[in-house]
Amino acid sequence: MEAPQHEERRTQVRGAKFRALVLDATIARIAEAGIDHVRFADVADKAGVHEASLYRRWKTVPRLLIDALLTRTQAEVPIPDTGSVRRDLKMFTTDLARFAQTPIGTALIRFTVASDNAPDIESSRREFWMQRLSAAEEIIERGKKRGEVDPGADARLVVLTLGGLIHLHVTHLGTGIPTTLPGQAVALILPGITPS
Amino acid sequence: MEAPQHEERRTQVRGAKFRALVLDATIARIAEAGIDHVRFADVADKAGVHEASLYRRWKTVPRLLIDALLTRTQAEVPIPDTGSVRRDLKMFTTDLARFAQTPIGTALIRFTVASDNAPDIESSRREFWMQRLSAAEEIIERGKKRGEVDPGADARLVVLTLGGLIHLHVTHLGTGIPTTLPGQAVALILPGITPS
DNA sequence: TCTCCATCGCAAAAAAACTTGCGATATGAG
DNA sequence: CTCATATCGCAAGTTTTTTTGCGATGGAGA
Repeated sequence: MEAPQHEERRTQVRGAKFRALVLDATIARIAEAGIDHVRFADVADKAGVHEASLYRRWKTVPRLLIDALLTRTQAEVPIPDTGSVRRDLKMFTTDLARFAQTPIGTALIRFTVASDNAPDIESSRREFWMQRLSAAEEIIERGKKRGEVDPGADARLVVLTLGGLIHLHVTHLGTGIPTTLPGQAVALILPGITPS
Repeated sequence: MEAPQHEERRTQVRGAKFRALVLDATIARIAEAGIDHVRFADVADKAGVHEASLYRRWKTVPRLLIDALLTRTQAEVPIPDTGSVRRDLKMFTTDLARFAQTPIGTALIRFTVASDNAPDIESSRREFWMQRLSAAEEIIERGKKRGEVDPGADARLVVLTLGGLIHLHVTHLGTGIPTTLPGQAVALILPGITPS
């Protein structure tokens, strides 16, 4: 029932190829078992690699997870630019919702929340999200230039509000995010940032 | 360096008293070491109780945590009723922010997000939050009756939005929540639910 | 008060997680 | 192409976590 899920390999693999192999196996393991059930032993088996090598290279499971998630999650949520703040925000929220509901997206959200004392992991997570949030703030900034948005509006607050909503839905409601939610959320917030 | 932190007890304790002792020790342990560093061994020592008893009664650490957090966290965030939706929402958000920043509040938020496959835990967590959120929706409903809020406004959406914002702040920004945030957040949302 | 029994402490043992020494081999530098 | 070296597989060992059998006891009910 737990047959090795890798093809037999005669030669030893190491370096970049080794890393890629392990990272892919990690992502696959996250997707199939959930981020809380990823163990070095499983990943090693799936990657056709030895467990001890994982201990040596990544030292701890959280380190492996953050490495895999961050390097395998580039630009999953694009920043739209349609010329309309409403459309942009709705698209952004919709894309975010879709990604948040994939196994990897859920894992990323859950993992980002899980506290961990290792400072390097903590900073990696923070940098990751700050980067994403700052990118999304661009939607608001463009709206300001077009006169669609009140210049005094807090771009970060808007992004955090929408992001937090999706976040809560995924983590607490568990059930799927209604397709109408992004539109409703944007409609709720938009009047608060339109020029008076 | 790790001296037993409990008073010596000659007699054996069990039943409700045993449970209370362990739950208190668990809360104390969460507060002092963070929810990720709570182990049966520590809690048992602090409670002056045997580790194996914890394994038998709660089986896993997450079960103990959810039990302790839920039974020791009653009505930490009151639902205000000042006659003004703006004031009510602001007070609610402020109280939520304050609680969210206590060690127990943070633990509760973080833990609620952490995935766990045990179905009973999952449902406990969901029920807990749904109960809190539903209570907060009352603020909006009262506003509708007073004509302050558009009857078509989605009370749950409002609550989820504010809650999600605080949630995100605690989990991602790590740093303290600015005292101005609750007011800003309410100001952002209010125009979206006022009668047109 | 007395008895019964579920619950607890204790200790031993099983399982899981993590570490380490050593020989082998990719891989990159010269 | 050849060599030096860091990285990997392997297996044995160590530590931490979880389980279990058994005797003891507190507490509920007769």
